[in-house]
Amino acid sequence: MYNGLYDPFKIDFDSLDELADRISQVLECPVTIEDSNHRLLAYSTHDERTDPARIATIIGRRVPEKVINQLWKEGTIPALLSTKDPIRVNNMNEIGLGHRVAISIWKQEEVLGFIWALEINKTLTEEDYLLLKKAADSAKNKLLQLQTRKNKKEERFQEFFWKLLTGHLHNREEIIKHFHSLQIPAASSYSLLVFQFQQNLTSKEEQNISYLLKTNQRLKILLHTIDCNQLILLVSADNIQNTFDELTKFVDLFIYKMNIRYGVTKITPVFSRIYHDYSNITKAYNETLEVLSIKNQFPDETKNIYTYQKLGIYQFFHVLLQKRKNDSYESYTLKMLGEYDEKHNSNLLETLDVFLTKDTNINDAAKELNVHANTLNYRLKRIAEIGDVDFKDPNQKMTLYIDLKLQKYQGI
Amino acid sequence: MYNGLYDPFKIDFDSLDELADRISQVLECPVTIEDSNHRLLAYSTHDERTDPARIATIIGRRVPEKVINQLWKEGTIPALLSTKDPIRVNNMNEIGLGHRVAISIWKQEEVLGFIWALEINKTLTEEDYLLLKKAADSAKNKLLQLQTRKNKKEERFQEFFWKLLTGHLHNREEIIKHFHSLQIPAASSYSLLVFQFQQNLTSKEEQNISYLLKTNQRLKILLHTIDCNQLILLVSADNIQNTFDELTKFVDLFIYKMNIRYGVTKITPVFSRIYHDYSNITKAYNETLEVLSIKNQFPDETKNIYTYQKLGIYQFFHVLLQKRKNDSYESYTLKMLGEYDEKHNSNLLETLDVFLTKDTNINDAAKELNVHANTLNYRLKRIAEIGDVDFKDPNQKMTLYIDLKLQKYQGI
DNA sequence: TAAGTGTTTGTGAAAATTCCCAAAAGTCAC
DNA sequence: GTGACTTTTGGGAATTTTCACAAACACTTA
Repeated sequence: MYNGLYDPFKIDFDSLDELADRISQVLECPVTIEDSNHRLLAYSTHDERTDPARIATIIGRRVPEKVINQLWKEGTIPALLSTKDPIRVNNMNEIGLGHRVAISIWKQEEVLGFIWALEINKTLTEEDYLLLKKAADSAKNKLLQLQTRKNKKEERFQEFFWKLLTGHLHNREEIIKHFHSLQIPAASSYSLLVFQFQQNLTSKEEQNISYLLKTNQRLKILLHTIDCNQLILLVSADNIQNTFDELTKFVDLFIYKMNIRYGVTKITPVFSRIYHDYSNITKAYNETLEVLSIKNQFPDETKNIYTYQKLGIYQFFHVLLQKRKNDSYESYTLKMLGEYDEKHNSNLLETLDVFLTKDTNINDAAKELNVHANTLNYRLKRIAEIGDVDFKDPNQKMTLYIDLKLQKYQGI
Repeated sequence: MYNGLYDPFKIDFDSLDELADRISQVLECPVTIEDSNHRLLAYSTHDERTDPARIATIIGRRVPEKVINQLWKEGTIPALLSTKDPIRVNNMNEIGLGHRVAISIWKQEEVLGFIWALEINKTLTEEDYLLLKKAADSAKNKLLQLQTRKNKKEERFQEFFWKLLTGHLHNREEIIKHFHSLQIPAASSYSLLVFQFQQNLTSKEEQNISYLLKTNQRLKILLHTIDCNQLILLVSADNIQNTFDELTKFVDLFIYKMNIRYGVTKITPVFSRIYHDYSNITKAYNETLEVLSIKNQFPDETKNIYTYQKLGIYQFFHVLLQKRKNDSYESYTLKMLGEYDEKHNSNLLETLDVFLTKDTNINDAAKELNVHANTLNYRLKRIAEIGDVDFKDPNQKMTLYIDLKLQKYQGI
């Protein structure tokens, strides 16, 4: 039998597949090796016994997203990321996962990948655990080689993406050629996504993000890069029926996972409309940046808005402010209400704002303001008197709404 | 006794007052002479008997407006303007008018003024009527002299006003000096009014307008002029509490009278805000022209709006259209609804327009559309489905409203 | 301190709106 | 024409909104 000193993996393997077979042979069970993003790197073939999760992984060349999600929720992956010891996972029939043991492959403080051993006929012993640790150590070098190769490719991706974003590549065919040479399937329609974070992203966060993006199977992410506190994605929109909904779901999920898994909050997402021509990518980028800029100015009002189309009235914010300043216009109503508030320590302006924002629904607005509906009614009557407002006139209401929002962010 | 051949007024009078006294002497009753705008020109003094209307006329140096209005309604003035014969007016106690006889003074086909003879103790005979006609003839020359003097003054007014409007006079003190030299009381605050007519104004219409303005006693009109189909007024805003309301009443009344008295309809009125500095008069003029321009583009929507302040959202029309074109933006909702309308011969777009214009009031909108309220409800449900609209979201509603109006006048 | 004004909240009745259902009419493809 | 579908209309119940009134409280001014 093997002991702590003897290492059956201390040979030079030509490929990871060879190592996988060797581990499988030693431990007498099927083995798969994944990279840190749960992409399949190698799997043993000596043994035909397996389970549905493993089949799906091999077929798709990656671990299915629902399996990853489950392993996160249930604590396996967090455990693998925090210890160098093997972790046991029990049956999870709902996702087709049989008993297995996993171990992470480390390079200093970084996880490079995972080895999975399925316990089909046999339950691994403490001794097997030791062997697994040695196997992981042995896999390390092969993974490092892969990673440096990947990093070089990554650099070329980055350069290409930034050339696209900044409009340094005009010619359509040239762009397509670039896609091909980087072996990215050039989608015929795409959207640009930007996530704005609170602070500039650390390399640790970059890794986490990269992990989330790689393990995502909802959308095809063609390119991604990071710029200070912004994560920028180029996403394929091909073969998606309801692109808007899909993108919305994706960003919501991304934000949710960043929070749940890594505790990162306050991420502002935006995405462009669907473009078909890659020479428009700068336009798409500017579109997302404009939406971000407006969302930064009206965070509350545009909380649930991710696209330019949905900004509605806030699309006009800049030109409206410009016009108002040119005209040196002052809303009579807001002036009068402001003076009244000042004088009587009241808050008619806020009342009006909430009332209009709540679509002139008295109950909703009263709830928001924490007052009785009759109180709100009374205030509205006063507002109508003091500010000479007719709440039956949509033009007046719209103008007030706009002027209120303008005033709010005019720095007055 | 006098006969048809003898003319007691065939003497040279130094002044109209002398003529008035002479008529009074011959007819044995108090006499007043007015110009065509009912401004007092002369009155007899030999006789002290009189009635309240005459006293008021003499004190105010013009016939009170309510008397003029009554004489129009009751037919006296229209009669005087259509015949050269004397007209009898019976007692009208409610306006303090006793029995009297009036005759108009003619120069060819134009009325220059009126002579009024009060029947205090005596009723005028047919013979007296003949004498009155001779008196009117005699007054003609004196009135003509006055008129040419007035015309010259009028020309100086016109020139001054146009210099002001076009910004040829910058210096404030210089402007005030001009006002003084033309003997116009320079008000410390003013508004500029413009009435736009359907067609270019004929000289007959100009006369009518001039008459209406001169007989108006509601507002002090400092200057007025006509430019093609526009009547432009400079109005004093001094000593008026509620200027906006007063100006509104004035324009409504003016339009009403132009219709009732002269059958002129389709007059579009606008007026500027209150300015205090006469060097801003060009600004005021441009303001009115901009309002006119927008009113011409949105006649229905701005039917009851006369000022820039009240234009509300329509103030932004131009910049919004510009922005939409720059963005080459297309509203998803309007596009979908338009396609549906096209395909199914329906009118969801119109439905939506009316619904939003009627402040999302189902009953009002249904009435306007001549459909049952439930029909409208059904259509709104369809609109929400087809166009992906949430009628609880004020931002969406405002954006739709704006895009609808923009589309309407974009020539699409 | 008292009177007066402005504000908030509760109550309940009147008015309106929303909503559901069913019938009828119109439209379209086959 | 037939059948499936959409659209319009009406009735009436359920629900919500509106409105008037009263009591209580805060704040100001004489």
